[in-house]
Amino acid sequence: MHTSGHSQAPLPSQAPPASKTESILAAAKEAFLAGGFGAVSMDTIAREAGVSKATVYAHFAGKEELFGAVIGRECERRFTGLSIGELDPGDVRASLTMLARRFLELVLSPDALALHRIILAEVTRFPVLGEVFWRAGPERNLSQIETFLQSAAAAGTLALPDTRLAAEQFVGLVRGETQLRHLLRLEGATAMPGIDEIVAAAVDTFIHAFGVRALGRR
Amino acid sequence: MHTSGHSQAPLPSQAPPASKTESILAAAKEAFLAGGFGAVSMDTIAREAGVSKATVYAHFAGKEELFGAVIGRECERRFTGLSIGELDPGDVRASLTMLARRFLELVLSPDALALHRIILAEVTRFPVLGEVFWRAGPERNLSQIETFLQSAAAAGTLALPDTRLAAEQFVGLVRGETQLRHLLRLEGATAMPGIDEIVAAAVDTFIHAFGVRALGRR
DNA sequence: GTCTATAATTGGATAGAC
DNA sequence: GTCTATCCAATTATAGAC
Repeated sequence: MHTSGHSQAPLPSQAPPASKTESILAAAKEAFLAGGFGAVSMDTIAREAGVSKATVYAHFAGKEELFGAVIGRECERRFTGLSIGELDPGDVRASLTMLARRFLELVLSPDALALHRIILAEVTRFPVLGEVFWRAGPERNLSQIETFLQSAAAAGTLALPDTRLAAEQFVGLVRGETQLRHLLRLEGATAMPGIDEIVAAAVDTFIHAFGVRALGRR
Repeated sequence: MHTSGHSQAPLPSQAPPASKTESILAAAKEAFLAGGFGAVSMDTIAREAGVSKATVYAHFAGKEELFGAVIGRECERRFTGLSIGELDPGDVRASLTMLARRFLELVLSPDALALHRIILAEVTRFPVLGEVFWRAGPERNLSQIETFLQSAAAAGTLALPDTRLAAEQFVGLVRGETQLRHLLRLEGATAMPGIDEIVAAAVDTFIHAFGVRALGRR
């Protein structure tokens, strides 16, 4: 049942020769995101990572530190590589549609839903998680949307008295109760209204409210 | 330290002579809403309720049943006694303001935030909670809003192609990221923008998007 | 660093007296 | 129905060999 007894043969049979730390973090991520903090044991994590429990404690001081490392990592990994340079302030509808679609696809992804659930669940015990998540996700998203709205306002294609407020309203308009239905795992939540329809309707409403005359009609 | 040794003297010293069942449910509610399912022990609940652990098990089959009873009870207790008969389809702004204000005050209340957190946390382990919560809260709220929107559309004060969709957009518009900031317990979340400002802005945007000509300007 | 084996504590649930 | 005292399983964390 053992792989070697004479030397540390680095034979990469099939599993990637990732470091033990990476194996532990990967196993912990999957377990925590699936079951939360309390429902997961260090034994499970060690077994899934293919190491002994003592090894886990050699890399992380305890369960709480491991949990914090996993969550902080996931928060950072979420909103990376998302640039908005390709947006055209002249084509408001296309730009808003892209922003809305990207937002909705992100928050409805299984990993994001699981992360959302677990952070809300543990923010009382680990208050720092709230700040970490907010800064890594919603705050960055709002900033990007507001940046576009400012350029559109400057270009005269949108009439916005308060771009920060408008960005929040846009996010809320797109989200509606869709994210909540998915967070609650309601049956048929994935089939109810398609992402395309929700996005199109939200963009339409936003443009009706803030678009200049020429854009108000589609 | 004991109250009696010779007979069950029913002296109501100070604590209300509520039934043991009520004491247990009250203690369990406070503990579960504060710490979630995993972080609370039956010992704690029994101690806070002022009874022995065996008594808890005499009233509830186990921890999971007690948890389900507490959560189901809270879900039902939330949206009771809320009628919308006093809304005037002719005064759209006043009616929407009242609906929005009621919604926001409800979802930002400490109990509602705690309930929201714990249900999302445990919906994976107890899938029925998602359905129970949705039906008791968001679904009823959407229905009430849609009912008003239909009357307003019939009165010709709002131009709505899809009242159900419009109701969802209205809820999202009011919520924005405010509820999330409170769920994450971000410092200063309570002071950021006041409820009145958020409500007024959301109603304004909604009327700009869907109001008939005479109502479009404020 | 990594493993096996184990210590030490906690927590869900129950037995039996009253 | 209620209590005290206890059982038993699971869990976090560590000791000691290699």
